[in-house]
Amino acid sequence: MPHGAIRFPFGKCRICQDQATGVHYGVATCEGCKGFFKRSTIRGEKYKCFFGGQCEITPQNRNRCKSCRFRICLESGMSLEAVKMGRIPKLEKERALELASQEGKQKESTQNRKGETQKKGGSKASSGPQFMDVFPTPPQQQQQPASLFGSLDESAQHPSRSLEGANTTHIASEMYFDANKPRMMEPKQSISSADSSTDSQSSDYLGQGLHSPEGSTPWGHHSICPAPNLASSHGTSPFGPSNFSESCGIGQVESMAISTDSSKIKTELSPLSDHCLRRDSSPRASLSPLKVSGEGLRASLSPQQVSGEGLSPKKCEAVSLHPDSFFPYPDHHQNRQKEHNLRYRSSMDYDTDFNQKLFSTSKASSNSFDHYRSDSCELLAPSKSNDSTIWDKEILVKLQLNNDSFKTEIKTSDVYAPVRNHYMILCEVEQGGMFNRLPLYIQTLQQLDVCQRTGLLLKLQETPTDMVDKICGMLAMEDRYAVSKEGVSMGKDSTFLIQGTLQRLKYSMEILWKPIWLMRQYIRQQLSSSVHLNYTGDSNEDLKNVWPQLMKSVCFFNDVIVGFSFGCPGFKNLQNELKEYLTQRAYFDIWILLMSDFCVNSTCHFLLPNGQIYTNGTMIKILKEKTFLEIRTVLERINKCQLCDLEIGLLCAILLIDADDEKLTGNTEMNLEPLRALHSHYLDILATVVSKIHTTQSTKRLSDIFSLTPLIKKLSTRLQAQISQYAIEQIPDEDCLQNIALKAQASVEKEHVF
DNA sequence: TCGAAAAGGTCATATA
DNA sequence: TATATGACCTTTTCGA
Repeated sequence: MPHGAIRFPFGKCRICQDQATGVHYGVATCEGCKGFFKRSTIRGEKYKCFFGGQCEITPQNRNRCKSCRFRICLESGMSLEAVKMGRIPKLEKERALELASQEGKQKESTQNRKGETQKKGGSKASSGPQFMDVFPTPPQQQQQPASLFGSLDESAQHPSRSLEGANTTHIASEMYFDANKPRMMEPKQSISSADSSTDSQSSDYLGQGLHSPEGSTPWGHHSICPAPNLASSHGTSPFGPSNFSESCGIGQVESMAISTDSSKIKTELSPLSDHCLRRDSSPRASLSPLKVSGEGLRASLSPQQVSGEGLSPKKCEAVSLHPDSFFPYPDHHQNRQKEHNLRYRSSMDYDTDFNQKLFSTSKASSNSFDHYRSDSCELLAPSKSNDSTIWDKEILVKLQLNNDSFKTEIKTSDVYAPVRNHYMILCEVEQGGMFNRLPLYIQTLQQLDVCQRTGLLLKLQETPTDMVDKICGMLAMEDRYAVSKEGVSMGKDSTFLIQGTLQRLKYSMEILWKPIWLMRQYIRQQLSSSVHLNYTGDSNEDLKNVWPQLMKSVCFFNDVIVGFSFGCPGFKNLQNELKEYLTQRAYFDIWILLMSDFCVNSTCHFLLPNGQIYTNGTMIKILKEKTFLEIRTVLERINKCQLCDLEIGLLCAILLIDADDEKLTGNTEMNLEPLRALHSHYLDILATVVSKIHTTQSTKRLSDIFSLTPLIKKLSTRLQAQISQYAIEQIPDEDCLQNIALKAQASVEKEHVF
């Protein structure tokens, strides 16, 4: 084309929104999509989508899913038969140029007006809707038929026709393509309505009181779920101090309060930085600072201890640990803890100062640990790097996420003080255990969520309505991405959507990982400790104690899983019944994924939150050999995939919100569309994360990950069925628990006979 | 016949 | 090392 000649304004590529270079095979596309369509057609290739068949194709991800790219090509009307050679008729070209020119002027004046308004107002509040005006919605989201130059013109079907009669406004908006222009998803729901809906749902949920908590356990409702009943027997439990259920409640929130303080995460405690258990040889494995309270926490393992040579297998059956060790309490909670211990001291040898002991021992043994790194065992030492969290800098850079973007200027203690008080009050008023407090716990999570992202301090005195208004206002002003993308209507991703979700997921995953991280520390600590330990779990007498502990652990894991679920962006906007069902269903799915790290050299270290560690022998007695072998196989398969913490967390989320379930699809009252959209969104995020973290073999890695899901689901179902056999229909007092233990024992003996 | 526009070809680069 | 991608180039087609 001669210099100065005016080229037809083709706008954006109908397939991927990149800049279109012309009309190729009947549709305005970029060079890439043109070439892709040609190659695909000539070779007659057949593609398959691994992400649900609804991938959005962008210039960044267009090579990720050939199937959806080709599908969109066809849907847009690309065809070898639609070829139109030669010049675009003069009249047609003139009209198009004129429209483009008008649109350019309109945009300019609109932007000027906006600039003036912003200067006058000087408020950030106007950034939301106006942002949307400036950047037109891509045609795919407008659900309009594909066309040659614009979404609505008939030229797609009839390329030789003129543009006359086409939708002027739309074509005009598509005439120019600005490569630097950010692409925004237009919220299908207004900000206020979306959030109001969320909160009204939440209110309903909260209003349901006890209905939801019990339902959120793998045992379903309370009639057959020992955990809630156990929790509600708080204070009179035969298992000693009532602080266990308390620890589930307060401790969880406290752990969040600490883990979500980004400054502390980086400088004091990095629960998510623990790559040392990963079987991965990727660079992530070298990133792990473990600093606790300013002192380096370094567990110490000798090679013999690590490989198990220094420990009798029997001795590894079970080790006791106080639950506090998983939740660093503030002083006032420790005082409360001590009070409870005095009142309810039981035969369980709890140590309220365990944390201090743990950390001081760690400190003392740090030297030997620093130098040790074993290839023979996965319980590896963390490195000295200071930059690691699960979201270590390297990953953040790859994901283009800014680690500092959620930092708040408000002192963390100020932000979380109300939450602590909240729980103090709850504990004073009612000692009903975690399950009775779950609705308020969920509410607190939601408050925390806002605190983390906006620095907004929500006061307890505020009425729920005030709170809702404030949340909506803050979200509208400061988190337009999350608001516009996280609504029920979300379904199509974009770079912003993925990044926004990841940012928020970051905090949710800290809830998930922190207790697990502390457990890991404990395992290392115990394996490396020279102090004499009382091991239990092998004899029949010991086995009696296993059941109470197992039931307590239900409460703990349920707490972790519910916290994680509600932190997953998009989850809390789902139907209440759906949320309840999903958290219940995902219990073992997530448990299996969390436990995968503890399967070392064919030995599974099953951890309970009170510090009990059961290895193969005990677990076979509890779960029967067939189930145990299946668990081990699945855990080994998971480990083989060498997933990083982030991938494990995403997989947890994906299993949580999976809509592919007979009970769900068979229930016509449930609206599964938002769930499917959310699931598809998370799949896309996982694909993005995998492709960015594993620059090579990402497709294979994804395929490996997806091959895990049916295995995990199958095992999860088996575990649920098996555990349900031990159903209890009354509040378990001491006698009842003895009966349970006897029942379990009898079951084991019966199996041995056969 | 000119020249705009699309198809087809080429090859450096990215990815598996 | 093989294959896919896409920017750029050449060839072909067709309106003016």
